[in-house]
Amino acid sequence: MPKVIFQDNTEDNFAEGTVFFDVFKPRFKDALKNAVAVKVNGKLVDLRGALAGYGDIVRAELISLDSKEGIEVCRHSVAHVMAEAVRAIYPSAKCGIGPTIEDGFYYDFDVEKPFTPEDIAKIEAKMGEIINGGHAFTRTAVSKETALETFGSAGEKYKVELINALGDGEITLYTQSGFTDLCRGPHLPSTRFIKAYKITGFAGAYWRGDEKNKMLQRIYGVAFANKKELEDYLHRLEEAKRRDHRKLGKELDLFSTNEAIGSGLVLWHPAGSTVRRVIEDFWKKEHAKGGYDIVYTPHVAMLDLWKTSGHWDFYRDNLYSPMDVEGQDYIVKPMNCPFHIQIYKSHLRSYRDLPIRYAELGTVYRYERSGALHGLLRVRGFTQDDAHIFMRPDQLTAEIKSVLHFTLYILRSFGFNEFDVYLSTRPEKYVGTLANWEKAEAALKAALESTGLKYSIDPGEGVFYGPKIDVKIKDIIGRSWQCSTVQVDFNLPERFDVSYRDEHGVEARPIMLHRALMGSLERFFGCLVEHYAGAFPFWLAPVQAVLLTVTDRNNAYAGATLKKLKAVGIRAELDDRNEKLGFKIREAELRKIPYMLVAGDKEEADGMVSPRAKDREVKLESMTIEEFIAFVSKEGEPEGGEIL
RNA sequence: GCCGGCGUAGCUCAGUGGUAGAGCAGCUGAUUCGUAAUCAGCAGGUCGAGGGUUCGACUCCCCCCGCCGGCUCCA
Repeated sequence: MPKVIFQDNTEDNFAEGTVFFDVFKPRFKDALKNAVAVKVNGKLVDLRGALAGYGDIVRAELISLDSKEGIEVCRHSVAHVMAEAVRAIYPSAKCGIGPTIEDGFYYDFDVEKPFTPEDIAKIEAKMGEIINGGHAFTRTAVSKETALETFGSAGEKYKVELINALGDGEITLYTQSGFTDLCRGPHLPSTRFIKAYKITGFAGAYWRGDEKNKMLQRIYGVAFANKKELEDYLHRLEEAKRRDHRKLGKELDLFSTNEAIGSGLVLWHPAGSTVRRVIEDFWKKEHAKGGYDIVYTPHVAMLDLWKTSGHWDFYRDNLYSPMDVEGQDYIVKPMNCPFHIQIYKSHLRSYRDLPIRYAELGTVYRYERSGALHGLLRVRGFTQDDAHIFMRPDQLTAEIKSVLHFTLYILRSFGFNEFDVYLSTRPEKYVGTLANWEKAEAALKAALESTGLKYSIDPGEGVFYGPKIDVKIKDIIGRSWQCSTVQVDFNLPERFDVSYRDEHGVEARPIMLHRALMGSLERFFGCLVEHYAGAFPFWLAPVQAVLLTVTDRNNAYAGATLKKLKAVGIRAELDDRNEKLGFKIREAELRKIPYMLVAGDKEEADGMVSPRAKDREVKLESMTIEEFIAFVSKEGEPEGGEIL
């Protein structure tokens, strides 16, 4: 008789055949009402599973629907219901896989015709019917042979492929209302635990994620423990839509793309350009302080340069075709590194010169497949805030550390405070020596440790030429965007035969570091727009303050005041149109201008302005323009914190 | 690139084979106004491009371009 230790540390003995539901019943009658699974010795199993097979001492914990694990069980079960619904409507559909993902699940189907929005509505309705039926999910264990036979005879070729990939031993199947699917489980006791779900989308998806395979039809859905959470989720989606940089970019007249120009090529309008200029000025100032030399390099170069660098071989699919210049092939640059290397090589370098840090806001062009393009976040022409650091091996650790701290300082200056950090280690195919890889990985790791940030390791995800750190920034609603990257490179110094003279006068090979802090200005700007929902902080705002006259009697006074603002470098405008004040305020609010300065008869008489902060986030009394300038002066610079 | 959807005025969107519509923005005029929309009038369109079907195409078909949601990719 196994002994069961419950989550509250009480314990009791039960016969082996007892199912968990009955094990919990005497002590956890109320909790059982909302329980969807059991965690047995750390593993999730069905509530209707038996106690047998878990040893003499069994730790058992009820998993409720509203727990993280509980809702995952639910999502998986909804996926099965979806598969049942699809099969009920399209009997010839073949099922692929139906896993849970963040907030929901998807299921892939091989159907004769791709789904239409009408099909999806039908499927969702059918799911409702099934769920209302209150069907139990029942588990059966069969031999691999039986499973292959069952799915094989039903023509479920994808399931057969999945079963063949499984190890030997028994295969588990789950059935609800007559529909059986291959599944590890566990599942809900019954469909009546499905309280809130919604189909959120559908699209083609390659079988097993390989574009050589057939494209199946994928349906996405979400499920939550209750209606409220589903509504919250849908509300979050709305919020994300409201912040979409493509929508805001148009509304705030920040940037555009244009059919006549081509996909993925960005036009920066004056307002967006102003923000970019502020970013660039800040970037240049900080880099000068940080020991970087800022350089400029050409947009095209001879093809041979890219053959030497290896880009032509490795990334040819993403490079634009060569152009003929007096019989020589040139290509538009996909990278800045070869140019920086040539600058380095323009002199003989001494060990005393190192590290040498070349930074450039370098515009590069890469061919991205049309389907990959996305607003400013994925484009074909973009400006990297690139830098290449040439150093001695003994400088590696300190240099990586300083780069990483610099990165965090810059990102924090723009209001990003939460990051997801990844260390990508040696992939299967790599260049350079094992010893160098280990050294570089250790150096990256040490730098990460020194920041105190949490990070995860992506084993084997490094680039072929070296390990890297990627920093993804998290925006205000928790979505993360890859921007910063710090990469060690063992490849290019070899390929270009980069060298320096060491203290013995002997030729030595420097180590090279690539790094981008914002990644691309386009992407970073897109992230900023979404992060601030278009309401840039004062130091970044395209227009920082707008003067609003009440009547045209005030025009001269407001005009003189505008001059004072401009004289101290505040980006200010004057709205002296013959419109009502409320109208002007509304317009300034929609343009998300940080400060409105009302100049009416009263202010004019007192030599003041009446400031109104956007969204009235702070209440402000009338003040002189000099007082206002002093008031905003502290907002003129970003808050960056310390560079360590 | 692949699967699906979409493309009508500067913007947001109506318009299912028979003379292209609204609101906002724009222009003109009136209004001189106090913290998120003053009123009136006017103008604005090769309905994404090209081809086809038809007496007739914004509408149906083909092809191309662009955008959106995914898949794949992202040095």
